[in-house]
Amino acid sequence: MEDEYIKKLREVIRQFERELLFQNTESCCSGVSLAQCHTLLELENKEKASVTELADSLSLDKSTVSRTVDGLVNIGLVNRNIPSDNRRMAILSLTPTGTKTCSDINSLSNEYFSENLSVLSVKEQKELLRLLKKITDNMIRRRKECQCSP
Amino acid sequence: MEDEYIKKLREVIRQFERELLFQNTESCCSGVSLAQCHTLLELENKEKASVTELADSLSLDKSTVSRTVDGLVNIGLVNRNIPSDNRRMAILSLTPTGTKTCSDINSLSNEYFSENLSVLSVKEQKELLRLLKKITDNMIRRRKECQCSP
DNA sequence: TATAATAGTTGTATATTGCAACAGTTTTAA
DNA sequence: TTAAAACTGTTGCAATATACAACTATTATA
Repeated sequence: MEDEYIKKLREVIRQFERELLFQNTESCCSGVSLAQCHTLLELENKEKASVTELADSLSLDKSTVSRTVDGLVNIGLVNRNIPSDNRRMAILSLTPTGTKTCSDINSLSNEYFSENLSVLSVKEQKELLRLLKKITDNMIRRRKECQCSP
Repeated sequence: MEDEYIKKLREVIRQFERELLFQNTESCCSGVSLAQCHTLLELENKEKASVTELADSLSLDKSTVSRTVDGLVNIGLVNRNIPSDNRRMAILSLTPTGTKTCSDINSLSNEYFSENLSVLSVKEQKELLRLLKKITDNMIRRRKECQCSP
């Protein structure tokens, strides 16, 4: 593969990242910060999760997630439930308000992407998803493989 | 466009973002932080730029860039030059060490992408670049359009 | 039962960022 | 020609995000 191609791709990716950051920051103005937004959406996907699980799928330190969740519990978007059969863990889930906030965020985001993807044909859109998924999966797989050290 | 498709795409994009963040953080360990890394690469592209120009292309506040540049000047990677015909601006450029650091970062990043893109055929790689560029350009264009307010 | 492992929290430190106020410098307008 | 406006970069301040290490409490294991 030629270096010129990779250089271009990297540049586009950097721009893409910055644009996403913009979008994230703006559509997360439904009262939650970006970190909180990501946590909420992850929790929406999983329905229930522990702090450690969330930290894992968000690739963040559990202390970071612990504090983010703290904030979300305080503003009433997340429930923290201690199961009686394992009292050291916390089972997190969305409150009704949390679910509502998620759906607000999703609406805004869907609209944003829907508008921006309209420059692509449906076929191209599908292809973009397929290709992006293929290399992202590979990135995740390779990163996890390299973590041989405990 | 179906919401289901967009939802999947958004999820893949969030994962993609996180993986990129990992890669960035790791390959930027050539002594510079992520923000410094992005600034260096942008400066490498432009060869010369003012703080305001950099802030513009990085979509950051000029105060942020000012401080980042400060750090880069301190560790000897960037030159800050005040032209005599316009003494209020600063012309920034890479020092030889800065150029070297950029090429180190580029080598690491190129290697990373080269390895991860190898799951795609050359044709697919080109298609990915094309599609990503198309929608990123659209995202940038639309964002700038919306900034009607001064 | 004593020790290991696990789950989450807290202390501390650092980085990143934006907004607002500011200080020079240059351009424009009266 | 001078006063006002615009531009360029810096600094003060505050908020957010993050990791590592130390810690507490709980559960599992040897």
